[in-house]
Amino acid sequence: MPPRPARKALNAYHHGDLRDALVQAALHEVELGGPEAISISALAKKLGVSQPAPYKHFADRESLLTAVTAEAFRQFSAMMRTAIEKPSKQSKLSRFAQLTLDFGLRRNGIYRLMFASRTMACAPKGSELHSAAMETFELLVEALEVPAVGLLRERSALKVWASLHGVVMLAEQGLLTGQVAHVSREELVEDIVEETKLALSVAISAAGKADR
Amino acid sequence: MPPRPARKALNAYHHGDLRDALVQAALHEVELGGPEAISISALAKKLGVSQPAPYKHFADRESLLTAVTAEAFRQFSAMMRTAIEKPSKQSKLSRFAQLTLDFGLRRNGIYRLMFASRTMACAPKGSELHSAAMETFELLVEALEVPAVGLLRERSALKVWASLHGVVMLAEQGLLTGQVAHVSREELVEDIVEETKLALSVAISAAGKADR
DNA sequence: CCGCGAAGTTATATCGTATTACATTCGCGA
DNA sequence: TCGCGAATGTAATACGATATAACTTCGCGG
Repeated sequence: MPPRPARKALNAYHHGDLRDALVQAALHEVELGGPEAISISALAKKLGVSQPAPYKHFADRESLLTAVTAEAFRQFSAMMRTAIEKPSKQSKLSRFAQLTLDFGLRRNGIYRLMFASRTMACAPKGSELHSAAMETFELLVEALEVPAVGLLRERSALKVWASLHGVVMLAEQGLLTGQVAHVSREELVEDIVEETKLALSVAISAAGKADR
Repeated sequence: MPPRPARKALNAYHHGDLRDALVQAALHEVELGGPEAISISALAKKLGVSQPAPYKHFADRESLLTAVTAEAFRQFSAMMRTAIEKPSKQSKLSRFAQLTLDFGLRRNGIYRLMFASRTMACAPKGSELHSAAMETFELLVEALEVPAVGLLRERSALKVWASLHGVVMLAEQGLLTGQVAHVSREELVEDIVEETKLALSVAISAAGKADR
């Protein structure tokens, strides 16, 4: 479902695809300075249109942020899917985890927009945004590579996600660099991954025993 | 070390303790609307002083946010210390965890200011703010109630902290309420606590064996 | 070919931050 | 106790960002 046909520039007067250009430019800004770095007027100037032009495409600043967040989730999901499906020596979960950490630190403005902004917090349950986030969660569940055991799988996925998210956030906040610098982020993440796998296998074997 | 003598109102012209009043009022605003809800001019109006008055006490908005964050850490630490030291049936770690979850959800604006804002991310390593955060971390380490085993203890503390933080953030973002609503936040947290205790005891006994 | 709607424009209102210059009051030392 | 400087407040103002209103340009379907 291509949301927009991506028209070309029509002429000097009409930009042609301002909406998409705004989202892309905003994404770039967010990457550097976080969600609060987005300024409608600055974007308009950068794209060579008048200051109120963006309001033809987005009702307000918040609305633009929502669109940018959705795009960010699409990019994130695409990256993760590629990483998961590519054969590798590492487990899917491990790749997912390390890639999340990497994304969270390198593109931390965008990460914050996705997982720590009011934009997301205010997204209603059925919204495009919420669904996009849930799709990402599904990728993680998939990366767990365990047969369908319902609640157990979901619970494990939630715990890994929470842990990962926590590590990323704390690292971004500079709270992992204190006296604990000798524990590297990557080690910590790998640790979480292994612990999760262990806990899962134990739980699964226990469930199997209960079946008999 | 009382940072300020908390003077009383002197007269109609001088407020008397505007700095502190600003911090308190700001804290209240943040609690409702998050860090971005703070407006210098709104606070000034609410406190009945002229709009530029706050700038006598804080160089800029960011500076006020920093002070507010520091105050938030003080309150948080005080609450945690009380909770930890009070005797109870539950373990210290469990109380710490559940209280963190509760704080993170009830006063989520403040929580975000403390653990997910650029204010914190930009705090230099030796700053008052960074130290305050580290003190909070020390409380968690204390709550673990394990003898000094150095790296292991720190690593465990980091993992619990990250997990807890992750759960709070994801819950705030509405990402724990989807198809996984049957797993309550409290259960999840208790699960994390138990898992941590288990992992710790295993690791400690292993370390003890290695000593022999 | 005409007119409607989408997408831009200029002009303007409003608000929040921040600075500058000025006024008032506190408190301290002569 | 007088008076002076520092602290703390005010008024006036510049600036930048959001947002709206009213007007213009252009593609497209009848």
